[in-house]
Amino acid sequence: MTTISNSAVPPVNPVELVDWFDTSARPLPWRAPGTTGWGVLVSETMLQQTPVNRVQPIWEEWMRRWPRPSDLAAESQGEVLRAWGKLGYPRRALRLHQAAGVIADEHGDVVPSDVDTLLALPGIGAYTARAVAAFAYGRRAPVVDTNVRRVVARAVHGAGDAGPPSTKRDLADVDALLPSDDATAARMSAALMELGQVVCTVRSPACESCPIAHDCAWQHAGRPAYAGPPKKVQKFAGTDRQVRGKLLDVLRGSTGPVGRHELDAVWSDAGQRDRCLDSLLVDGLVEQTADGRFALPGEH
DNA sequence: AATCCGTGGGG
DNA sequence: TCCCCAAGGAT
Repeated sequence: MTTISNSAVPPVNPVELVDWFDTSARPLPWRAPGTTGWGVLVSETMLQQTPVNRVQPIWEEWMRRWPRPSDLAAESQGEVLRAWGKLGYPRRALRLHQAAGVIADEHGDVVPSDVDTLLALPGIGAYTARAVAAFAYGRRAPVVDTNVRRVVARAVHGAGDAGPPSTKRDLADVDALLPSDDATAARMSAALMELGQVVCTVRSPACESCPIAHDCAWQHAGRPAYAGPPKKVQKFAGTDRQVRGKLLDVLRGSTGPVGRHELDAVWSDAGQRDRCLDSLLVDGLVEQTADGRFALPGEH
């Protein structure tokens, strides 16, 4: 059988993509020249599963308040959770706070540029480690997020969308596309993400304005529909995730500890409510005071 | 590998 | 309205 991935000519031309990125990329604040590794790490963490427009104002505030890792590390967990606001998945804030402490104490208050060192930090996984290495330090690193997976699925494999993720295979796919030199590879990684976000979108891809449409395998195949296994959509209404969110929202909005009765008001199912409060305590997102009330951690 | 972890906007 | 999903990570 013929194998597309082993063809001699790369299916995606780095120069075309980078040129397009240089002229068309959105001027996001964390892309501004002079953004520190810390700024990039904060942005990448906030952007995990959270849209750009919601992240932007919070990121600006964080950079103003905590311009270095040690600044954040010196803050209480509760204050960090409050400043995280409603970005969602607040455990990210806790892990970023922990990572800031490690960076301050063990890395001279400078975010590491080495992928393996980054991977050792809490809350930093395969995506974020490589995004920091590439975007903050100009390293050649295959940055694979949901957008890049879709672009590769279409442009390289001719499929309508990416199948289930497989870190090893996904990394290899993108690694094969990147040119050898660090600067261009890093730029191309950013370009692949941008393309997936603004052009090669899930529902209505703007192929007419795509810089690589002419050598896109999906285009040449007649843009077939996605044929892989059905995507799993997580429920939210009625789940522990919703209840935890409501409980935490009460604590974020309160200046001091709150009694159990105030928390009782957010959810009628007492069993689920108690289970969720317990899990928040276990996760370190909530602490219980000596008199039995509840508060954000480190604020009483 | 599958599941859990928040939140809010758009189709 | 409901359903999908948006720069993932940890277990």
